Formats: sequence, structure tokens, C-alpha cells
Amino acid sequence: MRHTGAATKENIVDAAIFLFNTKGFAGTSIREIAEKANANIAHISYYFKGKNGLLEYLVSKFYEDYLCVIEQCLEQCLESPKECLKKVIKDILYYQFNNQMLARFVHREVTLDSTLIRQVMTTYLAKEKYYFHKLLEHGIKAKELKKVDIAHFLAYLKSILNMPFLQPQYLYEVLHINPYEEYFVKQYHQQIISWLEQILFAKKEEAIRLGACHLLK
Amino acid sequence: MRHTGAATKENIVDAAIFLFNTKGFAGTSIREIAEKANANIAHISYYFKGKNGLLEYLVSKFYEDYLCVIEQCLEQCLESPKECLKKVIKDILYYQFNNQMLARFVHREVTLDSTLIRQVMTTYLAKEKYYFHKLLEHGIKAKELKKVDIAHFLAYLKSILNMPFLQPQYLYEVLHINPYEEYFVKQYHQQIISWLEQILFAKKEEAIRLGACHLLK
Amino acid sequence: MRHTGAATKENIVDAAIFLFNTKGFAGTSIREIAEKANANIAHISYYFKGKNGLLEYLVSKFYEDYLCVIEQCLEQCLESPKECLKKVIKDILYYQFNNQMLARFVHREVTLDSTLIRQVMTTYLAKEKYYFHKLLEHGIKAKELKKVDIAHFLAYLKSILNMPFLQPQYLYEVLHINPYEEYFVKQYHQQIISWLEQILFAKKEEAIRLGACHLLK
Amino acid sequence: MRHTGAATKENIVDAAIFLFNTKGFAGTSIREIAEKANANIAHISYYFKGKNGLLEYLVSKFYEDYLCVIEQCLEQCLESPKECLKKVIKDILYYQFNNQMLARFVHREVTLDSTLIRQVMTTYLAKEKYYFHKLLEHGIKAKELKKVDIAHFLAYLKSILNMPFLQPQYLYEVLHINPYEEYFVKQYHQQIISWLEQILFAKKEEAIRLGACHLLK
DNA sequence: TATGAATGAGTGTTCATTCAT
DNA sequence: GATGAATGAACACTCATTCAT
Repeated sequence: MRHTGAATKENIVDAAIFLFNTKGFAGTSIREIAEKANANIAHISYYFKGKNGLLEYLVSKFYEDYLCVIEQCLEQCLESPKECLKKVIKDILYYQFNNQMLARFVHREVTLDSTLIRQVMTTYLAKEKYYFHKLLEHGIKAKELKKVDIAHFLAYLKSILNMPFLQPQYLYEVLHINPYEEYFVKQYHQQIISWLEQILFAKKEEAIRLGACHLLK
Repeated sequence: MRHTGAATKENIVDAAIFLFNTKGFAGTSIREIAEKANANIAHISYYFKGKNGLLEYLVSKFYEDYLCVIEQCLEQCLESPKECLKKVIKDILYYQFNNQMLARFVHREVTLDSTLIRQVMTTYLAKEKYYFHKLLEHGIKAKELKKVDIAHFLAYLKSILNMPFLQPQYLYEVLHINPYEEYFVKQYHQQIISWLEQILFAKKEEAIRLGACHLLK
Repeated sequence: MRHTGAATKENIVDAAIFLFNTKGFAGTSIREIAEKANANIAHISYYFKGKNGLLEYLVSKFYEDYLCVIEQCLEQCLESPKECLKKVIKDILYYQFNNQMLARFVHREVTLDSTLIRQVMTTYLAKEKYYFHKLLEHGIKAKELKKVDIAHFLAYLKSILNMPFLQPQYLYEVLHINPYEEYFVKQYHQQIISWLEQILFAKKEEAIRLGACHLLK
Repeated sequence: MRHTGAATKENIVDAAIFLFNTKGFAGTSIREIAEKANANIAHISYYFKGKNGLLEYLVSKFYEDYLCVIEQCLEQCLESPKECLKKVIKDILYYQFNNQMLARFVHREVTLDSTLIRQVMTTYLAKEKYYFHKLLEHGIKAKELKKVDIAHFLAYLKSILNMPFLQPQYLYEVLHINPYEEYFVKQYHQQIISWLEQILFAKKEEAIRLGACHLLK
């Protein structure tokens, strides 16, 4: 049986994502991938220049699309920084939800020490940080956002944005939250917004109320 | 040359933690561990019943000590749930800080799908959840804590408690925060407390102030 | 240097037969086989799915050809059961003689307790027994053969058919019979026929003679 | 728990016989033996000078007792060579029946090529051959036995004497004869005697009858 | 371009033995 | 004398990759 190159490549990608997600990169052999993809073992080296090439391909794919999502947001968002941040958060959540297996695998693999990972750090995550940094800065200047420590806040934001996709089994089996159905993202999104309302977003009402109080004195 | 068992065993554990932390469990060979530990390869199977036995040993060790930390807190904390929660958070942070490599490795490995992980989930993490659940419930009843969705809050809390230890290189290389020096924990601890003040802890002052305001009307 | 598959495979089979014959299956390592066959160690797993696969292959090969020999005999033998039996015995002897090393190894290995052996028992040896049983029954019915206990006779026949190939060194070193040269088979074959003449084959002459005696009375 | 040396040694011997019988010498590890014998692994090297020492011990034990059986027979047998031969055969059968596992293991191991086996050949089996040879020679001289080729007859005799103990599973599973119960030995013994009556023992009756016939002419 | 065959390095594990106690 | 710990060699096997076709 002959496969068209494109289909085979796609099959390999899908199989790799599934297996890397489940068993980790180092814990998966290209034999397993080829078998699951109904492809020849040599295809992997052929298309992706080896197992590591496949890893690079998938990680890059994830982060490139990821950055695309952010960039599209930033382009469209001509409104306030706050609304823009809200949209970015929502889009990132849905992007990760729609690529759950890839997301889990990449987020896990990114915790290792390797040259590939260092590259990712300086290429994609630095860029991501830049976007967020700019957005937050603007928001703070515009007094839409509280004066928070940006670095710490980013650590905070990243951790809650990634957590459900890095540890879905914890949510599912321990907390009895099902992160695989769409209802979850909606709910989790609202939750994050609610947290940000308290932590990040400057509260106009309170300001007004306080002002009112002050006036009464 | 004969080594004493205890020292060799400890060397293996240390080497394994270091290497698993750096390269992942599947990415590390027992030969590397033995070499780094200046031990015989057979020692690993001898002491830990194979590579998987070593994994189980380390994961169990981490979580047992982890639960110990929580349990000791709960025993000592006869004060308010809120203060108890604060102490638990602080102790967990410092426990993870003092076992950074082990923590990173375990948190990463726990994102895989395997029977070992499932055991950990149902054994240790279920217990941890139980402790937190009880604490939060009490706090909410006592009106020291806001009425939050406990499951979602736990996801939130866990993610920010673990994040710096799971992804220290992100902090270090992207955010330029150094998570390896003690100053970081102190700061991060305060940060978390500050977040919780806004999200979880019922604000007495505000209540009073609001009350005062009300009186003024 | 690349070897053609067929040649390498054959080399492995030959080396394995030689070494298993000499040192036994469990006493031979695949390294030795690969070395003797001038093949890569991985070839053995590659061609035969592991050492056990190689064992199964050899045992099956032996018994399949063995049964073939018997079946061909039975097909051709349209004469008397007695003559057919004689031919089967001769062909089995020569088949084993021509595959001495394989025969010794298989006969030895078949004395172990394992699932493989049990399969052989129920697959090949049961079939062999069926053929012999049928043949003997016919012969007995036709009064060409004496009324012997078939099961016991089969045990007897098998033991003398296999013995020289299972224990050639006993013949050679203790009895000073050389079972490796063709002269031996010829002689041993005659010997067996002579034994069967006395034990199994109904003696026409005697019957006649006795009859004659009887007439004389 | 301390074992007395003698008991431990016996346990090891029993365990070794059982396991060697089942899985073969090379297929059994001293760990398994020690475990089954509830003994320390070091005991085996300690008592028997290693695994090979244990092998030698068991093989020697088997053949020494085996020769003892024959020698006792020969001493007691002051009657005719024929009756003596009958008794030897019976005693050998029962000796092997009473040491089934050891017999199977030794008979199997003796089909290998090794220096140990060569020693056994020249030490015990040569002696056995000598006894049988003498006995047969006497019998033939005394015209109690037919003039048979002694070497071939010995091969024949050995094969039928050993077969049920070397391949009990063939008897059991293929021929549906149970070689493990005492009834079998009795029956098999009679069978052998019956075969020998036809092959080896000079037939007085026939001689007489023939003579009678001759007279009648 | 696509692929089955081939490969040597590397995997985790088990081995029989030795040694200090 | 008896034994638990220690050991290096060997085990069967799988790995990712390469190569000729």
C-alpha cells in the first residue's frame, strides 16, 4: 500500500502527539509511532530528520501557532489593554483546549534541561513574555490595571493558564473536574477572569465608592 | 573496594534525583546514575528492584515527606483556619525549595499516564486534597475565607505552589527571576499571600470600613 | 558490509543448531550464535523475534519436516501396513541421521517442562502418534502384526528410533559405535527390523511350521 | 533463623533436583534454588563449590547409587545370568522410578557435550557397560541368551530402560500412560521382560517343540 | 521518492561468585 | 561455620539510524 506523503506525515504527527502526550518523548519509540501511524519506520527519519527532528517540529508547531493566536489578538485588539488581555487569555485557553495532547506534551517537555528547550525559551517564550509585558505595561499606565510586579504576575498567569492542560488527570481524578469537555474551558475561563478582577484589574467602583466615602467625611 | 551500603544507596538516590530532574526518568539510563553515584550498575536493581523501583522510591519519598509537612502543620495549627492555611502554604513552598530537583522531577513525571502515577494520585494527592478541602471548608464556615469553589481554588493553589519548582528555567531565563536562591521563596511566598488576601481571605478591614461608611450615611 | 538476508538467516540457523546441540538452548547465548554466524546480534531478534522465537522456529522446522517424511511414506505406501511401517522407520532414521544436530537438540529440549514443549506435544507428536496408531491397527487387523499393546509399543519404538541421535556420545565413547557415519544407520536400521521381526511382525513361517507340526500329529 | 547444615544441604539438593528436572541445569539459577530451599544463596557455593559443583554432586550421586544397585544385584545373583539380568533390569527400573526427577535431569544433561559429561561417560557408564557386557557374555556362553550383538543390544536396552524417565510427559500427554504411579513400573517391567523373551532369551520351549517336531518326522 | 533490511550502540536486568563480617 | 552485601560480567533485547534499492 502506498501512502501519499502528506497523509503519512500527518498520521505520524498525530501518532507522535498522542504517544508523546501519554508516555513522554523519551518513553516513546519511533517504532511505536510508525506502527500507530501505519507508516514505515524510516519515514520518521525521512520526513523529520530523526526522532529529535520530530520533537522540534512538534514543539515549534505548538509555539508558532500559540504565538499566532496571541499576535492575532493583539492586532485585533484596538480597544483597551484590559479587554485585550481578557481576549488573549480566552484565546490561549481555547487554543490549548483544542490542542490538549500537544499542549500537555510540550509543557512537560519544556521542563527538561536541553539545548532544544533553551532555544524554545529564547525564541518563543521570550516573545510571549514581550507581548504580555507590553500589554500589562500599557494597562498599568492607563490605570486599567493595578500596579503589579509584572514578572511575578506573568509566572502566576502562565501557571494558571497551563495547569489544566499539563495535569488534566489531576483535575479529573483528584478534583473530579473533567477538563476534556468544552464546558470546562468556559467555566475555567470565567474563573480566571474572576481572579484577575480581584488581583489585576483596577476596581473602578471601589475607587468611586471610596471617593464617595471620603466626601461624606 | 567495598562501599558501605548506606552511603552507596544515598549516592544513588542523589545521582538519580539530579539526573531525573535534568533529563527526565525515561531519558536517564541506570548506567549514568551508577556512574555518577560511583556505584555498581547492579546496585540499582539490588537496592531498588530496578529502575522503576527507584522511581517509585523517589516519588513515594517526595510525597510522603510532603504529606508529613502538611500533617505537621495541621497538628500544630490550633489557631484559625486562615492562619493554618498560611502556614501550610509557607511550609510547602519551603519543602519544595529545599527539594527542588526532586520536586521538579516528580511534578513532571506526574503528568504522564502510567499505573504508578495513578497510584500516586489516589494515594497521596487524594489525601492532600482532603486536607486542603477540610481546611478551606472550616475557613469558609468560620467566615475567615470567602465562599470560593473549592475544586477550582485547589487547582489554582496547586498550580501556583508548584509552578516555580516545575519550571525554574522559565523563571530564570525568561522572567529573569532566580528561583534557586532563598530570597526568591521569601518573595514568592509574600506574593502568594498577597494574592490570597485578594482572592480568598475575607477582608475584615473593608467590612469594617464599609460598615463605617454605612454608619455615616 | 551488508549481508544478504537469506544467507545471514541461514548462517544463524546453522550456528544455532550447532550450538544448541552442543551446549543446550539455555546454555547458549545469542552472542555466541551471532558470532559463530558472523551476524549482528540484533539479527536474531530481527529475524526470529528473539531467542525463544529461534527455538520455536527450529523445533517447528524439525517436526514439520519430520511429519512430512512420515506423511510422504504413508501416501506412497499402498502396500501392506507392515511394509509401510518398515519404510517409515527407515525414512525416520535417515531423516534424523541427516539432521543429527537438530535432532539431538530437539529431542533433548523436548524433555523440559515448558509451554512451548507442551505445544509441540499436542501439535506434532500427537499427529505422529495418530499415524503410527493407524498403521499399527491396520497391520494388526490384517494379521501382519502381532497383537501388541499399541501405546507401550510406541514408547518402545520411539525410544529406539531416537536414542542414537539423542545420545550419540554414549554410542561413540562407551559402546564404540560411530553413529556419525552412514554405515551406522544402515546397520542400525537392520537391527531394528530384526528386533521388530521378533516382537511385532507375525511370523508366517512359524505359523506354517506350526500348522505343519499340527498336521503331523 | 538458623538451619542445621545437614538440613539446609538436603533442602538445596531437593530444590535443585526439582528445578533442574523441570527447567534444566542451565535454565535454573541458584537464586531460584536457594529461594525454593529457603537457604542463603551463598550456601550453594559454600556447600557445593558453585553451581557446577552442585551439578557434579547430583550427577555423581545418581550414578553412584545407580551402579550400587547394579553391583548389589550382581553380588546377590549367584543364579543364572538370565535371572540375574532380569533382576538388574527390575532394580534399575525401580531405582529410576524412585528417583524420577533426578533421573530425568541426569539423562537429559548427559546428552550435552561437556567435560563433566565426558567424565561421567568414562567413569560410570563405562563401568555399567562392563557389568552388562560380562553378564551378557556369560549368558550367551551358557546358551541362556541368544547370540546378539552386545553393543547394539546395550544401546537398545539402555534406551528402553531410560525412556520413560527421560520423557515422562510424552508418555503422559501423548500416549496417555501415567509413568508417575507405581502401577506403571510394574507393567513396564513386564513389558520389557516380554520383549527380552523374544529378542534375547533363548527359547527352551521352542527348542523342545522343534525337537519334538523333528522327532515326529 | 519511498522502503525493507541491516546495524552497532545502548537498554534494563540477572547472573554466579566473592568477600567481610 | 554461616551469611548478607557487593560486584562485574554477561544476559536477551530494543533503540534510532543508515543504506541500497
